[in-house]
Amino acid sequence: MQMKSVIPVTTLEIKTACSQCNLRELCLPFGLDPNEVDQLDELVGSRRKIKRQQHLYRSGDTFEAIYAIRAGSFKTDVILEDGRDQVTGFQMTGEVLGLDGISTEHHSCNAIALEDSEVCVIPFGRLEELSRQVESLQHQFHKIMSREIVRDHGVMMLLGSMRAEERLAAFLLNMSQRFTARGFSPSEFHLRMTRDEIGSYLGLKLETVSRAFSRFQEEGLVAVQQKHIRILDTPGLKRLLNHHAV
Amino acid sequence: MQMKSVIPVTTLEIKTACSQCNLRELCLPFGLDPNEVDQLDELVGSRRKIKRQQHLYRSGDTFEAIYAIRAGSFKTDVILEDGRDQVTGFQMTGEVLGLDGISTEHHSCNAIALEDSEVCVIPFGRLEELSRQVESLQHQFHKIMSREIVRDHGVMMLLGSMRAEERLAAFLLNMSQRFTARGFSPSEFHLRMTRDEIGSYLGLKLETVSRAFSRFQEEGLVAVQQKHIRILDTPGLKRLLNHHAV
DNA sequence: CGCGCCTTTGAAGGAGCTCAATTTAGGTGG
DNA sequence: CCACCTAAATTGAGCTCCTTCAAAGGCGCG
Repeated sequence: MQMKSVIPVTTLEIKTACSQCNLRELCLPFGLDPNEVDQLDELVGSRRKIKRQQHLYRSGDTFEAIYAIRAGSFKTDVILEDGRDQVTGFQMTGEVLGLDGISTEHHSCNAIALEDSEVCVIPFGRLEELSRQVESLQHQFHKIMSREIVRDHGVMMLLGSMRAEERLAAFLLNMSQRFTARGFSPSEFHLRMTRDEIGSYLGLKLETVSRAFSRFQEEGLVAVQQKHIRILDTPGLKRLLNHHAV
Repeated sequence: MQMKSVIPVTTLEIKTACSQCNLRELCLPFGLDPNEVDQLDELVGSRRKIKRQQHLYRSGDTFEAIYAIRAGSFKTDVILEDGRDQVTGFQMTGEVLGLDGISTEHHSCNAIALEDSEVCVIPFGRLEELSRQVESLQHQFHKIMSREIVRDHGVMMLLGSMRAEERLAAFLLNMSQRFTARGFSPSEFHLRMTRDEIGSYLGLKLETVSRAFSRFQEEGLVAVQQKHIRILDTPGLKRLLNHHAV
């Protein structure tokens, strides 16, 4: 970051403040008035860059902070003693990582960058302190935790009662929606994760994921070129999900 | 409840207060000092009895309160438009229901009593208010939400990377542990849910669950008589989980 | 340009599902 | 209190979807 030396520190700090962050509608500052956002700014102690494939935290690490993704993306996974692992989620900009650590004061999963990324470090003690003073922050934080629970239920539904192609369709529609919320194209995007990681997340083997992609392509639902995805028939994908009448 | 008419009302109310509740170590009051528990008591507006098979809340209901289970047990499930449903959890005494509703102000799943049950109604607005004043309550509430997230990750692991018998073994060990925490026998208990509900939770068909139970019985791991379970070989069940070397 | 990693595709096998019949338990009313 | 009735559980047989094993092709990076 050579810029750092030529740009005045103040400018740089304003650029990275919550109040100036274009992710604030997706992140912790949502619903706060400008004055409150300034308070939150002070709380966000530091930022941390994580290179691709590196851990933001590991299962077992003592929990000290939660993290808001400023740039890049992550996966979280749980690893069993026998080596099996399960990807529990993919996180994009504006989303919050580390909530799993609150319950035991230790993280219970690994968070790994899928690309070079940057997070805002939010010391948890201070977040609790500030949410005792700022009602809207407290409420937004609770909403974020609750959203995580609802999301997890969706994944359980997916893993527990959908077939392979339905799972992948749901995954693609979910990615599309999240890219859209970030101002990107709903129909064309670049997946940061491998087929193996998608498979782990969806409870499928990588070959099954690959075959499902090929099938979607044959049927004209999507155009797939490795990690580059173009959705050609969104209604078609949605139909795949609900058409499984009992 | 014939006692109700002969015991003075005051006594009865003390009996149902958080401070007198033998579930407080498992529930929201955990970690609070006596004075703080009294404040929580005032917050717990009312109690509600739910008969077997009845809904505590439904998906879509506006969210107003969370619920602590005083007696009985529940399941939560998500239902897709095409009729498929997924049980997302079973809840026992001292556990909290309704956290899914915070994110959108509407519940996103159904909570159904598995037996005649009773819950403490905790109006959420007032809980947020009180947790702004009582640090330990705030922290305990955050831990409870986080625990739910961690639990869900465990279920995702189960659904995504375990085979049928491993899932059932994990389920039985989990039930055993939760019964133990409530002062019941670790090895002998009565399941409140049907094979179909267990199957939905574990991402299996009821026949598969039944067959796995029979298999465990043949192998001397458990004694099964319908819903009554006696665990004969806990280490054996645990071995089933981790012995799946890659 | 070559090497490693990721992806694709094929063929065979198996775990769990579907369909179906039987048994058992629990609740209800005579 | 017993007979009936319905819901839940068990068990069997065949089938399906996904996995496993294997090989080849493609992309990106040093």
